[in-house]
Amino acid sequence: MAVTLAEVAARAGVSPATVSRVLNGGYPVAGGTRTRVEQAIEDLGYVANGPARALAAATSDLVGVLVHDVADSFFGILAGSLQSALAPAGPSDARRLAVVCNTQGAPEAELAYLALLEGQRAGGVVLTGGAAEDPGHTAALAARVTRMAAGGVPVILCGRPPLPLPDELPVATVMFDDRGGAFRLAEHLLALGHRRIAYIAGPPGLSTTRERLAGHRAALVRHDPGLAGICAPLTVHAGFERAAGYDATRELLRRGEPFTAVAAANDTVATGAAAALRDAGIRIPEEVSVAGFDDLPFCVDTAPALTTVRVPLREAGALAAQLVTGRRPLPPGGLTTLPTELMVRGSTGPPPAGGSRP
Amino acid sequence: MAVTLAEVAARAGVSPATVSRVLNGGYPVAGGTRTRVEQAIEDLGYVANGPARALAAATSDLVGVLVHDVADSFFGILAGSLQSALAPAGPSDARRLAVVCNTQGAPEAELAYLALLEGQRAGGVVLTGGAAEDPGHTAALAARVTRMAAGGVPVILCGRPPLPLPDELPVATVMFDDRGGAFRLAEHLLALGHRRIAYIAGPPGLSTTRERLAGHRAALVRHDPGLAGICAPLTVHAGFERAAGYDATRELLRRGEPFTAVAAANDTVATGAAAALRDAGIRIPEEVSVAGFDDLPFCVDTAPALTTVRVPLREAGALAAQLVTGRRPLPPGGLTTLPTELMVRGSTGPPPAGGSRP
DNA sequence: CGGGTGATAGAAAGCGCTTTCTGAATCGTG
DNA sequence: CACGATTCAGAAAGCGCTTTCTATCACCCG
Repeated sequence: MAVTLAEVAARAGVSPATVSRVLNGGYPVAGGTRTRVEQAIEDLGYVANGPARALAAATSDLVGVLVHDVADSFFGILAGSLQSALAPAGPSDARRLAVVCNTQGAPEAELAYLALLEGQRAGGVVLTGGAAEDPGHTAALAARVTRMAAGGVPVILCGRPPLPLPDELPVATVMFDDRGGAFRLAEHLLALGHRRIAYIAGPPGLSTTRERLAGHRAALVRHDPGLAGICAPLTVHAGFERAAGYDATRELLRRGEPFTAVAAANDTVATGAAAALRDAGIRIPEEVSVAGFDDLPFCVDTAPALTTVRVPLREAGALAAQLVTGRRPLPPGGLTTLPTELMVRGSTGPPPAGGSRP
Repeated sequence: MAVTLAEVAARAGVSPATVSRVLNGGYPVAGGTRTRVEQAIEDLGYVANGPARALAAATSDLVGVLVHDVADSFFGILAGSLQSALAPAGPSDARRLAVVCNTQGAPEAELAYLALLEGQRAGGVVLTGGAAEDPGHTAALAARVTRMAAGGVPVILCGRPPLPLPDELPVATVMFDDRGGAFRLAEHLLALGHRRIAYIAGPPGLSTTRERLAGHRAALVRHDPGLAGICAPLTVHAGFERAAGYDATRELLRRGEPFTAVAAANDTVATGAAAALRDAGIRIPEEVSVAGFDDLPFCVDTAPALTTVRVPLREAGALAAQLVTGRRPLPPGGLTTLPTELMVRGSTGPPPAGGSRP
């Protein structure tokens, strides 16, 4: 059917071993021989049989990418830049393939896909998205990651905290400074004069949720130790979807506790919050300021444009790709924290002079 | 290292062949034996070695998904629902893995990734996104697809026209009624009273561009045969990014040809157009109406909410997954056209009474 | 000028599965 | 009750690579 390595070898007048060696390098092959083999490969249009190679080498060209859901822009951008960075010189010289798996953040799904990827002898794995902070899951995940990494498979944790693992393993973590971003965002709101700041946090038990909330609270406390207490009843947990932000905001409104600003766990939730406020006849930012997190592309086009915290997703994806392919050495200590940046736009402004409306 | 099939066989007291048969079915295995094997698999936590299986069976569990760019919501949603639908009963029983490849719509990239996927013995391929309508590329693509399909690999074309291929091949096409959608959108604008309608088309030579433009024009012509001529100077081609829409609109404005509405090739371009209009001090929709295409999630949150045409991306992804896995038989004729739906929102309204502003 | 010493290339043994091809029971039936 | 038909399980031959291990040259130095 397809051209095999043996055919290439025959045409070049060498042994299969030699062809394998020019293909994989790491072994001396004389210039003339190499040229002849390359010519034969070219002539025959040889493309390696991935499974055969993976079986023999016990490692494949597959790179597993676990995301909550690629349909979500956050993960789409991350996965997209990662995939593109896997073939830095363009698709024509691509070799590693990205296997993307939607886990919805569910621990069992992560474990299941990791098992599958291990079965596929994936040459690397990138785990993205906030992690469930459940000891049982963390242990199970750590065990699985240890196994894979011990087998020489690089594992990159991206946007989630490091796992408790032995140091020598090829595991690296790329984090976002979520805490710092949330801190600066809250500072921004405080500087504008807001004191009753509602916060729509992500699902409880998720690392991202905790980090962002922690940064937010830290800023409140720093400004005024009593503020966190005042704002506590204005803090709710919700999912990461727009509808969750909408519902959470309605709930907040229903409670009757006044607030002049609402910060959300991410941009999507923030748009839901903004919609709920609008539907309640509340003007943004004149009556209530709204802020998101992530700086997804749509933020500049909402009405008004959303103040948010930029998370360097493209950079993270590209970095993860370099780390997982070994094109960039794993940093000592294994942890890289990427900076986040406050993006002030139209959805935040000073609180109304006459007091809060809701 | 990992548990092998032979170990499972030993534990169950059967031959490897038998284990393979209970794993793959299609061959009678007595109830008792099957139970014993399943128990052994469970006990040992056996996970099949993908490459070995793929090598022996000459087909892998990989499904190639070619997209222009997963970072783009259009493709992210398509790929996301496709990936999720690959494991209908949840990730724990997933078997097929989605390999997503960003091609940027480039013909060479599509060919390169297809070669790679063929080398990986992919068990199916889904080609999404508008296709370059270049005869050379179409022929090369058709050749490659024929080869793969002839080898029993289902190929699904999604959102692009069918390829000229023999009928018996396992190839199916899932199209969107782009033309109909564009037609109805233009009708909507015409019904509102617009006559000078600008159109920011996609890149020339792309099937999607042609279809949408054709539908748009057909509506103009149907309404008034002279209208297409009037609007011709108001039609420009641009890329699919927001910036392209912004620039194209500025260019349109600079030309001085008045218009009261602008329809864009997609939502992203439309937001760029809207931004350019806003920056020029033009009110939407009071002075100029704006419409997009695709109905990406952010459409409801722009200012004003974007009138657009809904493209059933999730449905298409799920359908493609079913077709490519053989869970749903390929339709006779191979072509399925999914309906599109006009979504009227705030960005379109009647043209200004006093004539057009630009 | 002979035996180390590198530098290259080939032979061959798998990697862990699938899948014929056989073989041995078990069954139904005249 | 004997014989072919049927059902189930095992033996073994690969699938197309990688990778030791081995073999062959050329050299080079004493």
